[in-house]
Amino acid sequence: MSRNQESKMKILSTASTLFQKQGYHATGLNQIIKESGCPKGSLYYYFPEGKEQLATEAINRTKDFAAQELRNLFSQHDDVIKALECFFGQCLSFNPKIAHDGIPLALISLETWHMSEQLRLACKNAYEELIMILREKFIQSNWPPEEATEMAYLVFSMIEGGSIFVLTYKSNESLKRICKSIIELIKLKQKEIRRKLRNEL
Amino acid sequence: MSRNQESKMKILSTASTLFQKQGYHATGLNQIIKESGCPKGSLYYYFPEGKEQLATEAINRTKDFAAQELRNLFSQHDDVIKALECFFGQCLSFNPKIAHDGIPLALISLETWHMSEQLRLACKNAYEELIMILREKFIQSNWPPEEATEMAYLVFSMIEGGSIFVLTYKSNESLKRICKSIIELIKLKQKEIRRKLRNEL
DNA sequence: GTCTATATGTTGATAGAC
DNA sequence: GTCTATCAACATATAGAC
Repeated sequence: MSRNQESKMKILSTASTLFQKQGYHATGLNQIIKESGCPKGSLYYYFPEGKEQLATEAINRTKDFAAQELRNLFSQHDDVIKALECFFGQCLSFNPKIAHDGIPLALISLETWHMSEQLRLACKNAYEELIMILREKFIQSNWPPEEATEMAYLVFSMIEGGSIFVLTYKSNESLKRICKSIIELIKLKQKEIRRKLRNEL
Repeated sequence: MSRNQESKMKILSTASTLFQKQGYHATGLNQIIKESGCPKGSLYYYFPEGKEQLATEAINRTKDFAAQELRNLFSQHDDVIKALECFFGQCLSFNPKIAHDGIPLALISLETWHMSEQLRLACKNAYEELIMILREKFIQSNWPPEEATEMAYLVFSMIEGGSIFVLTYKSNESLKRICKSIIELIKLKQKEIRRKLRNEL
């Protein structure tokens, strides 16, 4: 790989981190190039459409990274409940002071949905992919497609909402409670589903 | 009420709306005074500490407004499930294009938690008050305090997360699904709680 | 491809006349 | 209390030498 592509990757990874933590508007291009150590000229060379293009590619990068991690994590457990417990453990192991990987997209999505169709669609696309991964896991555990879809959306909305509390409270406590409740509720729901399945047989 | 206080209120209400929709960094003081119709001199007369003070008071205003509405809504139903169904109906009746009252705080909280302790605490305080209102409603419906706390956090995190989807997707569909699932899960949990209570008697 | 210098606009904030 | 003029600092973006 040429030296140029290395510069592009450096800019992109720095931008991803900063956009996730500080948001779109609070992150200046000057800060990005300064922290990446790359020359400013390179930024507009690799991202000629400027900030919006850079943010779009940063979102896609974040999505790819998260999707890969999620798939990898889920491949280690057959049962969806075990997989989610593992996933939640991962979420909770992050220190709120340094990591905010729980909400890689919430902030930039809330900031930009009304002003940039390009960024909104990038976020939407990212959410859809991540949710589908979880949905597939429910289906693998014999959940009916309809219930799998519903629960996947539910779990993701709780993670997003719970992550907001983590940062606002600067504490993991509420997310811990939330994850515990989710697992409990999923188990309740799974019992109901299996009972229904037995009755249908 | 003097004319001055009227100017202050006008600035504050305009600021609240803009901060909620566009966020903290995307909303300039110039835009606020322009849309409020008030003179710029008034802004620094009433909010001498500038943007941060204005945002803090805007958050508190939003919190008071939301808390009052929630209390009013909940007072109309004795049962917490009926109350929540009514609340969700209210949430879903908002058009995503014009209203974003579902997430009055998520955006500004995610934007500012790491850079302003004053704003973070204002958001935290707001969340706590709203969650306690819901918790009280669960307790009124004979939920044990521990379970009431857990479920209140859970419901709010789902609403926050679900609202992110509403805006990102520009559609109510996912929030509808989420609300439906929440109600269903609460009913399941309530059955379990009542069974436990009967066993203890 | 890299880097500097700069153009152009907007931000939050202030000073001072009225 | 109101309003104007203005500040310095920041933003995104560009032009052109090397």
